[in-house]
Parts: sequence; structure tokens; C-alpha cells
Amino acid sequence: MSVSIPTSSAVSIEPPPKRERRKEARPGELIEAALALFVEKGFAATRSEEVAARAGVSKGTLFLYFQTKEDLFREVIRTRLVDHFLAWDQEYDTLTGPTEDLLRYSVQTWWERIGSTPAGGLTKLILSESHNFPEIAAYYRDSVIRPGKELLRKILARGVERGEFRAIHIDHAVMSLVSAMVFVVTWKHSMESCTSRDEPFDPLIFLQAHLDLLLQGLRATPQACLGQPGL
Amino acid sequence: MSVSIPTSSAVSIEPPPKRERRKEARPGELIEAALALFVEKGFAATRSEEVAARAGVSKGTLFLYFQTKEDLFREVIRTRLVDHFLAWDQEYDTLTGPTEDLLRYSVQTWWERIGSTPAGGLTKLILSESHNFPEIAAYYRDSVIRPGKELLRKILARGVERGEFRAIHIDHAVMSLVSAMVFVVTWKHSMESCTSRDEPFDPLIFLQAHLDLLLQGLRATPQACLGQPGL
Amino acid sequence: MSVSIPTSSAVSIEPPPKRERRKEARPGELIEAALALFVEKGFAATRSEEVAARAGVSKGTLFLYFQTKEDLFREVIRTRLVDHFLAWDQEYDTLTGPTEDLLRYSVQTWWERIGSTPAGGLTKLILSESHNFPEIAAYYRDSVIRPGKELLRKILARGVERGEFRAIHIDHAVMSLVSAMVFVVTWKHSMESCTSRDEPFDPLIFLQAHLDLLLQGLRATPQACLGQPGL
Amino acid sequence: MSVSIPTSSAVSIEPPPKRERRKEARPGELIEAALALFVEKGFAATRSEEVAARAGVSKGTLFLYFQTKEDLFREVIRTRLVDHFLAWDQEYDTLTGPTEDLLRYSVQTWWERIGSTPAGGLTKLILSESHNFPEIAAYYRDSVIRPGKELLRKILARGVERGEFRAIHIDHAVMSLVSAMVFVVTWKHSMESCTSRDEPFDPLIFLQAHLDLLLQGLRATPQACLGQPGL
DNA sequence: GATGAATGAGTGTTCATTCAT
DNA sequence: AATGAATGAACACTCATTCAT
Repeated sequence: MSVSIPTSSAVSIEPPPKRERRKEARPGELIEAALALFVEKGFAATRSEEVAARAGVSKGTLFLYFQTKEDLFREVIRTRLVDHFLAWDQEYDTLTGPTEDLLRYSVQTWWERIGSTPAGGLTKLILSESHNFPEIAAYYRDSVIRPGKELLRKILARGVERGEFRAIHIDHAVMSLVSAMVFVVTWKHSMESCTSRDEPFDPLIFLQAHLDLLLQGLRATPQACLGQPGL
Repeated sequence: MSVSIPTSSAVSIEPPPKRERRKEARPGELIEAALALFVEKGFAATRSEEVAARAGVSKGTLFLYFQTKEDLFREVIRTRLVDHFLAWDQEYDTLTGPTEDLLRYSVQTWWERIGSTPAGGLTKLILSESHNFPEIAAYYRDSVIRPGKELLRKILARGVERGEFRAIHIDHAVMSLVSAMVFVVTWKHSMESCTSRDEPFDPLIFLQAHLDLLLQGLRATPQACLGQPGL
Repeated sequence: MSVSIPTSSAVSIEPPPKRERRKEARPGELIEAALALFVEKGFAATRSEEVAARAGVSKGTLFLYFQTKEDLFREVIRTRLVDHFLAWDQEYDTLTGPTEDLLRYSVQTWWERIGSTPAGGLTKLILSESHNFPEIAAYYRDSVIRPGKELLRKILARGVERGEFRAIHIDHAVMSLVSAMVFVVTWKHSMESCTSRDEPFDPLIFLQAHLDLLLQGLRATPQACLGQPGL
Repeated sequence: MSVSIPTSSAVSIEPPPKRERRKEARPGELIEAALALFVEKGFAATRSEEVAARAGVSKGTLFLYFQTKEDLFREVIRTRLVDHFLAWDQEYDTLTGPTEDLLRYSVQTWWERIGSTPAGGLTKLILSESHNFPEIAAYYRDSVIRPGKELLRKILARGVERGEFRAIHIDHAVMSLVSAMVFVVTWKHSMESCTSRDEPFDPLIFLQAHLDLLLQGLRATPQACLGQPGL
């Protein structure tokens, strides 16, 4: 039943993967591989050997850099959170112009820098494993969700202060935005692959449409919507 | 641990058989236990013995009713979808009154009958395991999401037709509602346990506030936006 | 290269080892198997599957009864110490007659009941692993060695009191006996298998000869040493 | 294959090269480290990296000098046997005086040169691993035990011939001595670390006391013991 | 049917050994 | 020669599944 592929003749593109020494790059590659697989299959259903294989190393190498599989999980969360999420709101203070634009810009930026990147899968991952890793869920809540909500709250408060928005209950509006963002990354990393052809789901378009709907209600004056929100 | 037989007829006062469970009740009890544990810990991280123990039977009994653990998973999804989700929209055709009330009623009913019940965890479960059980994800999309969206679409279309709502892009509005519903059950079954004390999250209040914000924009009030928001 | 043994024809004595339920007997059988293998090959060099195989069960069954391999090790020590060693000195108080006979009887009894049994291998096992399991070594010292020495001390003291023995330094004489006993079991479970044919080593004969030599010196015969034993 | 520093000629007072170890010294250092660790933890439980670390080199270097871990084990035995054990009986033929003194001297010399040195641990090591390395056990029996017994036999025979000892069964007396020696090194490398404070065990004192007891019985004439054995 | 002891394939982790640097 | 990153066979332990009771 075994089929031996003739060696010398065919194209045989890949050179036998040389044993390379790349101490610096390994952890990052392993974390990247782990993130992708954990998001895709879940933590428990991912075998450590798969992670290693996806990173192009052997099983043993994985445990050279991470004490245990759980340790790897925590490092995935930690590094990706630090690397990506925390970079979101750095520009807020420098922006001017209508609050509506600021809001659109923030959401779009979030999608481009976080939601659409592999790190976006973190949200789904953490939500899935929050019962098994409660301290990670708490850390995520405090280090990602809370600052994110804080930024949105500031933007919305700015809009209210400047008379651009109605005197809405800001916390509720914040959650409406957060819910869409969480939904989008959750959906992307689960149902997307089996979205039916006739019902494509474009996250960015959804986010913008969602924002449009909310803004319609947020605007203090009816005339506000005369300007085109554009895309 | 008493279980009342949900028959519609007699009052069945007879004392529950001492410790013998009726065998026809077993599968349901196992499925209920499995649902709770799968939602809580994930499919892979839940041991079948735990499921059996939670249902009050032995490990062997579980496999008397379900061929494999995956089989149990599929049955959990199938029966709970049938039992709970499909019952949501049965009343739609009978309702009258303002579309806004109908929408509020639908969302609240969904929360009471589905979102807040154990079956609400199904959504999180399916999202988490969609890559490992693609056919279940597809089934869920076709049997739950699509009908749900269809119902919402009908309601929104009714509102537009009756002049109660603006001529919105209905599909987008539907997704804004769906996203909030998905978010709510996802959140409830993951972050809720570690919600900080100072930031309580009440799903129903959130859903209603979300709906309020959307309705503000959906309402075809005279002062509403005359220009089309595009997209 | 594989050779398939014809099935139906040959003698095929062993019936395919039926899966038997023998909850009560398993732990003892596993402990016995473990004792033999640990003594033979050392704790670290013995694979748990070997232990299981020797006990006639599968790998999984071993871990049904013992949490870990170390746990098994501790149970081996504990049960065998309790079962066998502690039974040695029960008869001491009932014996009469010359102390020399008592001594001979004690040593011979020890050999028959402990030294020559599988439990005799415990000594070698504990000595070998004392650095890796210090608490076991301490327990052995306190629960086996110390009582054993105490018994011998009582016997020797009896001999001195009754004028049968010289006024020797009893502790030293005790250790001379203990050393022979420890040596004998150590030797039996290590070098015996490769004892050359021309130099057979019979433990009991050695013990008796050793005792003879010691007794020659211990006897308070008139012609014995009038001077003090020194040291 | 670089340069080896010439050894025998000049006085070579030059300071030992800062941190470069002479390569010809490496094997010895590794063997010494291995001996200590094997004795302490057992062969299987000792990791090769530990041996390397204790010798101050890296893991790779160990395998530069020894093909396998087993090979290292064999070299430990071989070199230490050659280095230490075989040097014991060189002086026998040159000694004169009472056989008793000769015996005392031999035992004491053995303790000082072998028993108390790291090489003493070899005995325990070999006894522990004799089943896993039968050829080593056989080699030990033939190259160490047999010559050792031979020496003792010669000494005892000399005593009998010269009328200093009774006409004892020499082989038994030899074994009584050997057993004490084996016991002492075995004990030292296992129980010593956990000897209770109130029961100190001094190997040399034990050996001498043991010899005293045996000699009392070995002496042909009662008067023999008038001379003080001293310590 | 119900049980839970028994099984063994599967997985996380270790560690002797190799080899690019 | 020396290093230590990389490897993968080996092993402890788990757990879905089976089956004798």
C-alpha cells in the first residue's frame, strides 16, 4: 500500500527541511502557529505536535520554548494582546474634526489593525476558553475590553459635549458598538468558512452599516444626516 | 433531582419512582448535562464521564444511548435546536400593532425563551466548534440563523411597508440585531462569570437599549434623515 | 519479514486472556509485579507498562488503581513493609532457652519470612532510591531498621545479662548482624544472578556461618578473652 | 586535533589556562561527575545534561567523548575500577608482623583508599544496576570482588598457617568481612544522608568493631586477646 | 438495562542524541 | 573542539469506548 515517490526525477521542490538554528525567531513562529490553530480548532482539540509542525519545527522544539501547552496558550494571549491590542487608541488625542468621523475612523482602524488580523481571533479564543482559563478572561476584560470601552466612551462623550450627539446613555451605546466588534471577530473565525455563497458577510461593511444605523439615532439634529457618511 | 413529565394531559401526582429513572428520560438528561458542560468547558475539554455523572448515571450508560461523544454532541445540537430555537417565530403571524412593538416583543421573547435558557449556550458552543463540526455549523446557519434572520427581515419589511421605518437596507439592520443577540449569548456564557462588580452586564437591558438606539434611527419620523445614508 | 503463526492448527494453549473484573485482587497483583520489577531493574528503568503486563493487565488498569508511578512505588513500600517486616519480632517475648539459640532462631526466621521473600528486595530497592525518595528512606529507617535493631539489641542484652555473652558493645554487635542481613538481601537481588558456578552463595549458610563467627567471640566461655574488647 | 600540553617534563608552574580546560582532562571530569550523580540518583534517573553541567561542559561535549550514556556508564566503572580498586592489594607481599595487624591494616587501608572515596559508590552503583548491565556485574565480580576476596583469603590463610587463627572455614570468614565492606559503602551512599541525629554511623568505627568481634572468634588461643587491638 | 472495571489508542512531555554553527 | 538548538523515539498518563457482570 505504500507508495514511494521517486526521488531524483520529479520536481521535488522542497529541499529536505534543514535543521535550522533560529533561536530568536522560534517563539514568535510557534506563537503565531498556536494562535491560528487554537482559534481554528480550540485549545483542547489542538495537538501540540500540530502547532510545532505548522511552525516548521519538531514536537520537541516546542517544549524547548514553552514549558507546557497551557504555558504556550498564555504566551499567545499575552504577546498578542501586548503586541496588537494595546496599539489601538494611541492616536485618539491627536484627532480633530466631527465626532462622527472620529467614531468611523476608530472603528475602521480597529478593524484594519486588530479585527481583521490573526489577533482578532484572540477574542473568540478567549471567549471559548474563559471558563478553563479564568485569569486570562479577567486579564482580557481588564486590559483589552475595558480600555477599548473607555476609548469609545470618550469619543461618545465628546460628541455629546460638542452637541453633536443626543444625550444618550453612553454606556449603552458603547456596548452596542462593542457588541458589533465582538460579533464580527467571533463570526469571522467561526461561521465565515461556511457562509453560504448567496449571503456573503463582509465585516467592514457590516461594521459601517451598523455604525450608520446607530449614528442615525445618535445625531442630535435631524439635519445632521444631510452630509453623506460615505463609506 | 425530580423530573416532571411534561405531558399536557393529566396532573400525574404519582410519586416519582424511588430511584429508578425512566429510561426514556435518560437521553434528555444526558443531553442537558452535555449541553451545560460543553458550553462551559468546550467539547474537547469535557470528559464523557463528567457528562454521565452530571446526569446521574454511569459512564457506560452514556454509551448505551449515544454511539460516540461526537454523536452526543450532534444530538445535543439537533434536539436543542428542534426543541427551542424552532419554536421562536411561531407567533409572528398572529401579532398585530406597531412594528416597533412587534420588534421589541420578538427580541424580548427570544431572550426569554432562548437566549437566557441553557439552549442559549448552543450559539457559543456552535461558534466555538464550527471548524471541528462544519456540518453542524452549516446546519445551524440554515436551520437557526437563516430562519431567525428571515423573521427579523419580515418584521422590518413590515415596518417599512407600513411607513413606520425608513427605507433602510434591511439586511444590514437585521444583522445589527443578530449581532447583538449573538453577542449577548456569547458573552453570557463566557465573560459573565468574571464580570467585575462595578460593571454589571444585564443582557435584557442591553438588548433593549440596543434596540432603542437602532429604533431611533429606524423610525420614519418627519424630522428623520431625508438623505440616504448609502450602503 | 513478518511470520504469521497458523492459528487453527497448533496447540495454542493460552486462551485469549479474557478481560476479567477483579477489582479486589488488582492492587495486590500490581504491587507484587511492581516490587519484582523495581527490585530487578530499578524504579526509573521500569516502565509502567511492564508492571501492568506482569500483573496481567493493560497499562490503563495500572492507573486505575494508582495515581502515578511514584504513587505505586510508595504503595509498594508501604504495603510490603506493613505486611511483612512488622511481623518479624512478634514471638520474641514468648521464647526461652539459651540466648544463642534465640539469636540463631531470629536470624533464621528473618531469612525465611522476610529476607528470602520478595519483600527482601525492598531493602535493595529502598537503598537504591533513597536519594530520590528521602521520605521513604526515613520511613524505612524508622519503621523497619530501628525496630529490627531494637529486637537484636534486646536479645544481645539478654545474653549479656544472663552471663551468656561477654560485656560487648551491644550497638556494634547489632550492626554486625544488621550488616550481614542487609548484605545478604542486597547481594541476592543483584549479584546472585551472575554468581559464578564455582562460587555459589547460599544466603542462609552465610548468615549462619557469620553468626557462628560472631558467637565464638560473644560466648563468655572461661577461656575467652579476659581483657577488654577495646574500642 | 589540536595541541596537547606536554605533561611529564617541566615543572609547569604556569597558571592553569584561564577558563580553557585541557581537553585531555575532560573525560576524567565527566567520569567523575557521572560517578557522583549515578551513585546519588541512579543511572536511569540521572540526565546526561546534569552530568555535563556538573563537569562544567555542555551537553554536546559529553557525547564528544562518550558515544552513549551507557558507554559513559561503562567507562565510569572501568576507569574507576582500574584507578582505585586494583591498587588495593599491592602492598600485601611486603608486609610482615602479626596477621591480625595485617588484617586491620588491610581493612583500614581499603576504607581510606576505596570505601571512603567516591569510588566507594561504585559498589552501590553496580549492585543497583547489575540486572541492567549484567556484563558489568560479571566484570566487577571477577575483577574486584574475586581479587579482594583472594587477598583476604590469603591473609586469613596466613593466620591459620601461622597458628594465629583457629582452623576456621576461611571462605565464610572472608564473606563476613566482605559483607561488612559492601554494607558500609552501600549504607554510606544511601541511608547516610538521613541517618538520625541520635544514631550516627561511622563506617570506620563500625568496620573496626566488626573486625574486633570476628577476631575474638578467630583467635586460636584465649591468650591472644591480651594484646590490645587498639582502635 | 445498568454498571464500572478494563482496555489501548492518543497526547503531553522528557531526554538521549545529532548536527549546524 | 565546543556549543546548544533541534530532533524524535520513548514513556507517563488520559479518556473514549468496550464488555463481563
